[in-house]
Amino acid sequence: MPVTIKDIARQLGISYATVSRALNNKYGVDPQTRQQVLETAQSLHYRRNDLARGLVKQRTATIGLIVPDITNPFYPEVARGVEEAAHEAGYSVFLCNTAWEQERELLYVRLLAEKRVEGLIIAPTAQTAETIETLLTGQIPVIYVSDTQNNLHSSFIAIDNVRGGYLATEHLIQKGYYPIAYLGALEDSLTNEERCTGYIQALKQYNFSEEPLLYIGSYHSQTAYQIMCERIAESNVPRAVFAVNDLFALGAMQAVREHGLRIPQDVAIVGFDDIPLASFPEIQLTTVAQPKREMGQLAFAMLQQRMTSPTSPPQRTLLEPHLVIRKSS
Amino acid sequence: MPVTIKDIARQLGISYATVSRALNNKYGVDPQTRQQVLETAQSLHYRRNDLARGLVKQRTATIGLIVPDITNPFYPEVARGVEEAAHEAGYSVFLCNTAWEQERELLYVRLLAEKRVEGLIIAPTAQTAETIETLLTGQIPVIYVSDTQNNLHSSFIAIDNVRGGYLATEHLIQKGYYPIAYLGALEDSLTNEERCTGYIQALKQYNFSEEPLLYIGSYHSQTAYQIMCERIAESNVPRAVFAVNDLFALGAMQAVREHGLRIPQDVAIVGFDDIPLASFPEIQLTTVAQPKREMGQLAFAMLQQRMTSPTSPPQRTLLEPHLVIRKSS
DNA sequence: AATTATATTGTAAACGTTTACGAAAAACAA
DNA sequence: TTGTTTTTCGTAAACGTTTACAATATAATT
Repeated sequence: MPVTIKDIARQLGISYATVSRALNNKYGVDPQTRQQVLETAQSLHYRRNDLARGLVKQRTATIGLIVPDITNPFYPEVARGVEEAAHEAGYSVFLCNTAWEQERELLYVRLLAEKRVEGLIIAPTAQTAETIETLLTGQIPVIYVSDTQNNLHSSFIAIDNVRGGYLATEHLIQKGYYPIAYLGALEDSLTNEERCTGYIQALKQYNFSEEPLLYIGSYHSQTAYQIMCERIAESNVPRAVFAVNDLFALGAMQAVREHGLRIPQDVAIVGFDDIPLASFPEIQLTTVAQPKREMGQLAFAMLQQRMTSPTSPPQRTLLEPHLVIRKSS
Repeated sequence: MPVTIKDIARQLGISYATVSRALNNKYGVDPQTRQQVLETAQSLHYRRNDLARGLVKQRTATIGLIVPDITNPFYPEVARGVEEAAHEAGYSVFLCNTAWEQERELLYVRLLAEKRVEGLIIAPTAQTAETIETLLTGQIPVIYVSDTQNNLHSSFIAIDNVRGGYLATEHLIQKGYYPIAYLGALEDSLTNEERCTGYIQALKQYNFSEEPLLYIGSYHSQTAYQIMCERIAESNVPRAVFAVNDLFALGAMQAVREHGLRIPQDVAIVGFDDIPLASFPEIQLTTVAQPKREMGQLAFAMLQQRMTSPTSPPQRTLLEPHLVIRKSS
């Protein structure tokens, strides 16, 4: 029912090939007919059908971006980075949210592949690269962001999570806090694992022989809060906690403060990500910063590189983390 | 280059129509051939081309969602709502960020129309419905979310912003705070205008004859902070401020606290939206709550209704706002 | 005026599906 | 057996573009 290129052609009594040429202002069409085409296109409210166009051109100028949780301020930030760079380069982006469900992540990969996106940027929920790669069989280039995927043949851009975890923990150690707990999430998230590894490394490095204190829950917004509440209830509160991300840190903060304990006098807290709120006056969360927006931009740049020359070797960028010390520690 | 339905047909020595039927498990294909088709599809890593499919079926099972700022925690929340509902109904969603630029909003509308999305949900940056409607000429149903667009023939779901502004201001008045400033953004945002109207109405209602105190800046993340800093610098601080949204309120809070003033003893603050952080212990922001997730879900439900019966009259839902009183006032 | 070069247009195939319609084959009934 | 119904499959058109190639019209050259 919508108006097509043929309607314009019919109205003007010319062939639709000419209309197509005029619309894409190609070389070799009379300026006058072009003008006419443009005008009647306007008056008929013509809107090009990108499905048809994509089909013949074998291009969609579209990429997919898959994130685990758009509600975590970290991701919108990198999303904006990606989106800006993509837009700059004439691409539009499909943004998908997996809600930390692996199954959904794979579903979206399939879906986006079927929509013929030209590239994919994924902030994975878990170690799922293997599955994704076999799913795509190299048809569509992928960049993993904020996760190394431990995978030798995939491209990624991420921060050195192990080092970040190490820095955070070292800082707490040097401040003299003890014991230090690690507040994290499901083990199948590589990010979580790595940060935890950094934590353990630091403990080892500074000769703490005791077992590391691992508080592990699901990646739900309330988990950190609940876990800390439980610990407080059983008056089993660690002197400091290093949280896998700022949202967890804030959850812990909330629990601690609601129970009348003070930060950092009673409990010190450090997070990871440096979301905008971390610097807020009454929060002042010490945290490991990530250049979120830039990571997004870079991810797109890397993807573009792989889209234009798919045979080039995978690129792997590991950024150096940077500890921002504030009042919470 | 990617494998098509014909490759499967060729390999099995059958026609590609049969392959199509098998793949879409339609009635009337031998179970055995179907099995074979499925198997070779798998082994060849076949992936259906949704461009071609959409072209012939005249359906894409895709909608567009346009928001002004994915970085403002309000929007991810409604985005999740629509995404969930859409996913439930078998639709995928294109999420686009306009960065509060009207031009970009229109660009995305065009782009999405060209991609043949079946519906559009827009959280508009301004009073742009008129333009959008003429752009789309009724080809694609649109639901405006969180903004009434003042427009008699468009569908929307929003909160009663005037009433919300009124409630917030009334609350501050009844607490005895005076003077009360309104901290808002560009005037071409209807949301902003309406909340401001509510503010003024409340002042009138309670017989404040003075001019309303309007602090207006751009929709940038730092504006609220800067405006308040200036006021403080010139020691011209209002007793209370009602901010157009929680992000602005937080910016004001930050400025106030950084200058050693206390909330609410020196300056009372109320916001709008009730983003997750508003309830945080050391923030405790009084605010006008919006059912964000639900608004998203409802928006999709409304859209679906309009997609299935495009001739039905536009739907207009105005939700009742609800004041959440916390310690900031 | 005839010839050649150039600018403009039309024809038709292609992109990868779905699907109406008819043909063939298989199953059933007589 | 033959006829009839049912199941399975193939042919071809359609979706709305782009584009190589051929055809025509126009302009330039001699």
